[in-house]
Amino acid sequence: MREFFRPVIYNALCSAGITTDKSINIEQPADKKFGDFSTNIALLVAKECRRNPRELAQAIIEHLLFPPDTIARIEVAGAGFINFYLAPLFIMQSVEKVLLEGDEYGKGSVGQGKKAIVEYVSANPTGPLTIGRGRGGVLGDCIANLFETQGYEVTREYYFNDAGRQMQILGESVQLRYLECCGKSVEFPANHYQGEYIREIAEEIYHDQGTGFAESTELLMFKKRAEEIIFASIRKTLERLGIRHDSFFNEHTLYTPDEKGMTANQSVIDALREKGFIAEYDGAIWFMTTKLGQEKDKVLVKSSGEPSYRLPDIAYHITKFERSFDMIVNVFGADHIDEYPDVLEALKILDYDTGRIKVAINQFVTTTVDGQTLKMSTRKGNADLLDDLIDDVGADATRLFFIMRGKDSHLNFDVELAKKQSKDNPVFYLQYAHARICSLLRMARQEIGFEADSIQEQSLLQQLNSPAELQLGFALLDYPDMIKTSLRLLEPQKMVEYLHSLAEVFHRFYQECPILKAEPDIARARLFLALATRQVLRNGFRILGVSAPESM
RNA sequence: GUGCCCGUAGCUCAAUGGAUAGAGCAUCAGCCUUCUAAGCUGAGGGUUACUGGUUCGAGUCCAGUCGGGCGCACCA
Repeated sequence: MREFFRPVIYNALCSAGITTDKSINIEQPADKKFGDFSTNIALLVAKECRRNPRELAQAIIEHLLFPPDTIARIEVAGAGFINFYLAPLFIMQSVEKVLLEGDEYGKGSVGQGKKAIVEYVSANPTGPLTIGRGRGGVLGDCIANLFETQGYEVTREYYFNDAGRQMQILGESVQLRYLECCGKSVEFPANHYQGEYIREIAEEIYHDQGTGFAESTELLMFKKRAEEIIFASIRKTLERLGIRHDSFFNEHTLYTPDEKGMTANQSVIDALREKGFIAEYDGAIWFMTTKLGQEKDKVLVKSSGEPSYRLPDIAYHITKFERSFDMIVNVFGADHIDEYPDVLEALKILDYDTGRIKVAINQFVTTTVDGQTLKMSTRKGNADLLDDLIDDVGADATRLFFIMRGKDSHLNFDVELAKKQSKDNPVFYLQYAHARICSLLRMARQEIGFEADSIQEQSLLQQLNSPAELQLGFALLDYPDMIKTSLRLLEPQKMVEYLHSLAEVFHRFYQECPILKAEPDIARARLFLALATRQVLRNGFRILGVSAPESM
């Protein structure tokens, strides 16, 4: 809708002889008495034109040329705002468009022919997914969905590492528990994985193998087995939330030589060396971030000869460029906040276009049960598990709660609230609106023989003009802009808020406007309005990955 | 100590630099012989942590102060 205004205003500026490099800003006033849309362009250019803003606004208005029957009223208000009021007919014609486009309504084409990669979850297979990971998972999934709505070809990627020290400790942890199963007494170090799941894996191995490995120092079998079991459990948990990845990228491939005997990691070092950003001292290889104003250099290759995580991370991102993605999105938790600036710096030095990279960082989650807050903890056995949460509140509530706050805010997950089957629970509020419409449509078919697909009758919508009807129509027309905003900010929360307000406006319409009892043409028109509302709810739910129940 | 995030109604949170800072919950008062009351209407509730600055205009941007969270390894 905003794109509807911009060219018209731009042309008016030209006609009025105003030249500016300021971008034309279209906003929705918080208060409807200031119009459906407004622009502050007169205020912005007043200074450089040395003219009074209101007078300038008046001059612009005189040159505005909108298509007929679209704008009902234009006025200058306040300090120099130009306010636009949409024509009721235009709003209702937009509702027809919703019905016409159906599942496609709200989609855009800026991403047509472009490739995007969204990397999210990326947990190493050292344990079951925690609640904190869940937030990033849902966030990433929704962001990927948003990109798809704009025509991007999206790859959902999971980056993981099954080598490294943590996996070593995992293997040892399982081995020790296994020895316990074999009846040996062992000392279990505090820095090993304490979780109950380790014991379960050990028991499984004991069940299959008996005491066959009791005397062996062989660690690989324990590691492999643990990895398999844990990865399967992670994928199962994600599946429960409707999260699936197209691609699993194993960090290990970056250590594997190509046909010329070169590893991706080594190429990064060579390239950085050529740019003069590599130093060698203390037996290690360093990325000279001190040249970039940082306090310390960063280790790329440890004195043991193993790369630190930073090096493969850079190499990994280079593969994203080499795989020719136009848009590169990384989703991760606040605990990795210090990680990506170095990667970006390195990529910049190597002349990659880091403008394509977007990073979405989500803050942590605390869960509250009965008003008590349980803090998420890391490697201890008491980490709260995503699976338990899903068991407790269901997949829909889990998904929606994770994204109903801004990603920069700490999330307070009220488990009691998420379980409630009442209006306090935002999940039910949204889904109820959908179910209510479904029920209404069922009733309409029965009582007055309403058929949803009788397209020739949809123009009946144009006779609707009460405030509640227009408010609902306007909300529907606003949907495509909401998707764009949500995507631009990488913030699915905007969609949640929008859908909540749409549900609210619908409930008001439902309350104020009798439908089945209205005279036949009005009844049909209102049913089409309800039908369009259901369509937008569905489209929005699909982006958020929340189900749309037919009845509740 | 330092980097990043946050501080808005009693609680949980909104507000692309715009007009009188908004929702939900909770509290109080109304609306079901009528399409799902899992709903709707209304009321009360605020020095946007604090102090300065930038400008036509600041909750929003900048500087500083105070509070909370997360990082700050030759772990990932």
